[in-house]
Amino acid sequence: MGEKKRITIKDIANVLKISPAAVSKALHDDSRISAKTKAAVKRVAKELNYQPNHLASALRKGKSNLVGVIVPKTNSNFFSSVVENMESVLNKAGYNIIITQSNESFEKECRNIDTLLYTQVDGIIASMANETVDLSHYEKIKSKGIPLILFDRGENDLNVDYIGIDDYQSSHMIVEHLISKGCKRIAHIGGFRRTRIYNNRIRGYIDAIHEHHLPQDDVLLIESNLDLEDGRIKMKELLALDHPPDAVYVASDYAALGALQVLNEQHIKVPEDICLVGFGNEPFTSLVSPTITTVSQHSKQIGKIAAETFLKRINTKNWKPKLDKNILKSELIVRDSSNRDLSIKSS
Amino acid sequence: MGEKKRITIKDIANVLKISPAAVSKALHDDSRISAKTKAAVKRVAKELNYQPNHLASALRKGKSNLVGVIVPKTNSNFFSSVVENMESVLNKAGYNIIITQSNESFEKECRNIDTLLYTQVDGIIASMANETVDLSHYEKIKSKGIPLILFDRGENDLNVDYIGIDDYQSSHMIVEHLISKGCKRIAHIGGFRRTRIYNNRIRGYIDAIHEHHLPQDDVLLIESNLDLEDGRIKMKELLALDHPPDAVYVASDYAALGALQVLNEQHIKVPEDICLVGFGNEPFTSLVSPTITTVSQHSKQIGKIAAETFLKRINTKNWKPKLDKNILKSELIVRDSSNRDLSIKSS
DNA sequence: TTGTTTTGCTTAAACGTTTAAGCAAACTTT
DNA sequence: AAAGTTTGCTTAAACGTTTAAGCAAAACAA
Repeated sequence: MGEKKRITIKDIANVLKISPAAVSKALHDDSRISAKTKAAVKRVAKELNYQPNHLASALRKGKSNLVGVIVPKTNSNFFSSVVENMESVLNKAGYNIIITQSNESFEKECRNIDTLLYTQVDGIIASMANETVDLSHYEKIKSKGIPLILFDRGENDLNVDYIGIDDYQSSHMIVEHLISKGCKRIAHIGGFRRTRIYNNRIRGYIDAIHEHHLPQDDVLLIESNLDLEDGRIKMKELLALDHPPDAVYVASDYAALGALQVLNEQHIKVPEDICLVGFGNEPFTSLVSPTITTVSQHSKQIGKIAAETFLKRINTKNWKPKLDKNILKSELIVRDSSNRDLSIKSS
Repeated sequence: MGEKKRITIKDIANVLKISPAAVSKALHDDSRISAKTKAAVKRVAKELNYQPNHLASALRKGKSNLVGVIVPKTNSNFFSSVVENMESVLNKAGYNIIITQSNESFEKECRNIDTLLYTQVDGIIASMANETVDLSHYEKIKSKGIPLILFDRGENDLNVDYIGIDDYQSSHMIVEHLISKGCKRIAHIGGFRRTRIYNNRIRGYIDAIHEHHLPQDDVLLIESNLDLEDGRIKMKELLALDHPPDAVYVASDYAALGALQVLNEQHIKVPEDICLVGFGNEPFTSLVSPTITTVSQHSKQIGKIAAETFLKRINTKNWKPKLDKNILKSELIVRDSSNRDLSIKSS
């Protein structure tokens, strides 16, 4: 039971009375090895239950075939779906992934990057924590010369490949949807402006309001950390206004759910009295009552494209400075919370 | 911009005109290196921005300081919380984790194990896919001589450390809770008996029913795959009975939510007409209306203990065959769906 | 003084692969 | 038959680290 001896290519070589180099080449189907020897090597390898030592080959070849992934939270449908699709593309190309989570903490994100670099990953695919403003640790990755690809939460200052949805356009689309449903006073519970994606959503909201000649009222535009509890708080603020809105567009499904709870508790009819739209297409949006209109971020696409971009970078030796900025179109998923029948509009 | 030369201990050695071995020892605070040399080495290491090559040291030392983790789905609150706590314990001990997901597929689980072994992980912490019945690939881990720790979804046949909650006792507790609320005809939408944890929940249900001298009616015990849709289907079956139940205990929150949707749609009052209890304490159970009574599985504890068990195994050279079977007590979280006021019981 | 211990380093081998270079034998061409 | 090419392997070095063993010099003991 004690020491299980590792089987190495040397052991295979000894059995067949050939050199370890020949074994290595046979296992890699080198053209300079005879078919007979290849067959013999593979047979013995199987017999001895040989498992290649990844560390040794990675060390020798100077690449680990590992890709580091950093997400704010695995526990979100969006990110877990992104990762799943990333993984399937990368696995097919012979890469494995190491997933780390930053928990939206800048500190943790820095440590994750150090960990990944230390583990000698061949590249990093990341979505930035909300807290992150200092980009020096990301520069560290670039200075190492390994590919860095950002998705969803990116930064334009950092000159790297990026995959995400068009937040500006999504926001614009949501506002137009609400206008089409007869809403005239549309509020936005948004994220903090310093985060690029939330800033874009705010801009999309404002521009759409202007384009359709609706009055822009500053009290209708609120910044929030977008968690469920804050959604509740901000919704209550909106309801306490002298002139409350007839539609609320919330930049995250979680906060939208909080808002919906408040509306339900106060017996305000959704969508008849107030229309509600969330963002992200979290599964629960189709489970609550009424179901919440939201925006799908194409997590599968994002994961797939991020992985493919990494592979492209790795496989093109001449590091072209031209960057991939992949902006996907999002999809509006209309559900009950905004699906107002125009003929029986109340008040 | 082209080739960034890697800094190695040799470079540091050259600068200081000492041997690489001395540098290595200095960096590890070996007692046989003078304080002066140590300081100089560390200074130069910082100046050159030296990053140790993990692959090389792992190869030489025969350990990678990586722990493989296999979960059915990262996208569940339970598993992501387990992993988060596991990670924090392991990071402190100098280990990093590689997360893989089986998506409940036996196939994928096998490939995950191969991947992890190939990556030379020092141990594997896993929760088995529902599909898994053949355990030979887990035996492969054991035969490699590296620690294997199972959590939540384990198997008694496999002689390994295990951390989970006491499903039997949890089930028992739920039934007693429902009885205390005046329920007399308690149904159970359970998982498949071949999965150990679901079998235990079924046993706990049956035994509690018997102990309290309630009639055990076979039509009230249903096996299900426990997803939301099947929860709906099974709930409808129960409602179609000649003599429907006055309480339903569902072995998963997702299926419980499906059941709740059906009850709401059919305007059956919960908890007044039927009490409902789920399992797992998924976040949405506190978000829907009415909120769902459920059981918390102590994901934090499980993650922490699993990690600590791994460290114990790694650090005790003399592989003691005595196994850790850590069975935690679960916690009943009583919410509206079962919180019936006994004085105004209907019918 | 001489012998012993401690200190502070060096040398060299090892971890398991990969791969450039080399070389004999077999085959092909002229 | 001589020269060249191809085939099929071997040798040896390398990847960057760790570590056992060795050895001078310094410090200490008698």
